[in-house]
Amino acid sequence: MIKAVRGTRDLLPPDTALWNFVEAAARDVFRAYNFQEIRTPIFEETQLFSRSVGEETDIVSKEMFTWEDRGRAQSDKGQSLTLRPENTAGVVRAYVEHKLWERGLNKLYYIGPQFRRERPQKGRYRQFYQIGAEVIGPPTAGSESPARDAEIIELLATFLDRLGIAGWNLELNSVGCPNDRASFNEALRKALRPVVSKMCADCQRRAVTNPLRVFDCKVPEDQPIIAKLPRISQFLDEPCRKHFRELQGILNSVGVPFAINDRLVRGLDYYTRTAFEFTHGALGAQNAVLGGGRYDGLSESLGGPSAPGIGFAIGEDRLVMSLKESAEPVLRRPDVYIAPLGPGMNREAARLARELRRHDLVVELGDESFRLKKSFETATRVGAKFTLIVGENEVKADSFAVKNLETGEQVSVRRQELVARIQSDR
RNA sequence: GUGGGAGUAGCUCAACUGGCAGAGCACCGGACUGUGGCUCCGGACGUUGUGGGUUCGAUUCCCAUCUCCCACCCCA
Repeated sequence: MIKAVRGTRDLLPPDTALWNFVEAAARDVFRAYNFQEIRTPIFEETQLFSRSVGEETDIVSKEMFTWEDRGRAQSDKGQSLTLRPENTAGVVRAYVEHKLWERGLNKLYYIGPQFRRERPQKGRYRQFYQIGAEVIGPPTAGSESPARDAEIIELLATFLDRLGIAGWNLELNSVGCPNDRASFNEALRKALRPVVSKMCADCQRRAVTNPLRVFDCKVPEDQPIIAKLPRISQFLDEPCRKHFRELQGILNSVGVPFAINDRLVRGLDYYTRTAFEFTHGALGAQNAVLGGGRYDGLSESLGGPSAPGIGFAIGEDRLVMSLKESAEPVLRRPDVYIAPLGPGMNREAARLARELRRHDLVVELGDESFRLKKSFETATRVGAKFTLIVGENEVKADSFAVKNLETGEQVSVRRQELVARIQSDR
């Protein structure tokens, strides 16, 4: 048997109703904040990701689905293509390519699948779905302002509250400018040198490859050492400090609760200044339901103009998972089950079904070969509110038996009154 | 990529130390030829994840492999 490949899955009813509910809520919220939708290709040139996300990151170094496309001519070397592992790079590429600043498009959102070749786990799939948004634009448009950061974060709080997701936590940090990060990295390496030999194997490796990640260590014995290490907050220059202070001021003003976590570091190279993460308890080890941050230099590194930006990505799979704890998906049940009874009745039933559906009623249609008992059983099973019997008697009298399956009450309704009658009792 | 657990009917799960693969729910039919839910009776249900091996005989033991779950790594 052919099965869905490792790390991918089918989303089936009734779950798809929940997914649609989440996406509809997201679109509603985006509209209120005047974001517009963008859809970028599902694969891009590999270079886009290695240059923006970062050559040394786990995503680029070992988690991308990459292949070489065939060249046009036999002799051509094909180009290297990659299924997108995240969507910010694609959006910024489109921003630069189409000069979107000239059209005043600076608030964009997307909903769609992303791909990473990781070991699957609960809440982690190789094809996963993200809902994300980006605010990006020339500095003169205010895109650098902490007001944009605050607006994005407040939007997210609104969205989660609206979905009825209780118990989320917001963690906030600033990772500074590239300069700050460089001097911090230097200081961190220096501080680690004398103590690193006493730390766990993972940390020894991190100290070499990516010192920032030492802060993620969960080994208890290492914690006293980590506590004494320098913090990024000590290395922020004055503009970055001010930016971070102002962001906190606005969040306090609008009443979005947060906690400063000066160990929060984002994995991707392009992040600057604001970094944040919303977590939810019910998700096990993969507790981050969404993350985001600022990327002031990304446009330039992709050959575009200066265009500071901030964005986020919601892990839709994880969001739906935590939503499932509280809400069961609700499918719309059929209003009417039409039971054609006897030879030739399919024709009449089809006409009636068409008529009812035109009036926005949900109709399930049986078959003239079914015995009436079977029709009623089916009507009950699919959850129809009414059964409409279409038999020879009804057609002759032009008046149809309509039975309310919840009350058991049955009446005879003339053809002209069917729609009105069913709509009013629905 | 590393370590651990699990795969048996559509679903949830049984099957002693290696001895005829089962139950509940769901599904189909009948009791009831134009009336559902409740009840009763009957039916179909299977490559025991896959491929090898040991054995008279393997769901059970061994090897390989695939998938899921848990943790690590990392992230949404």
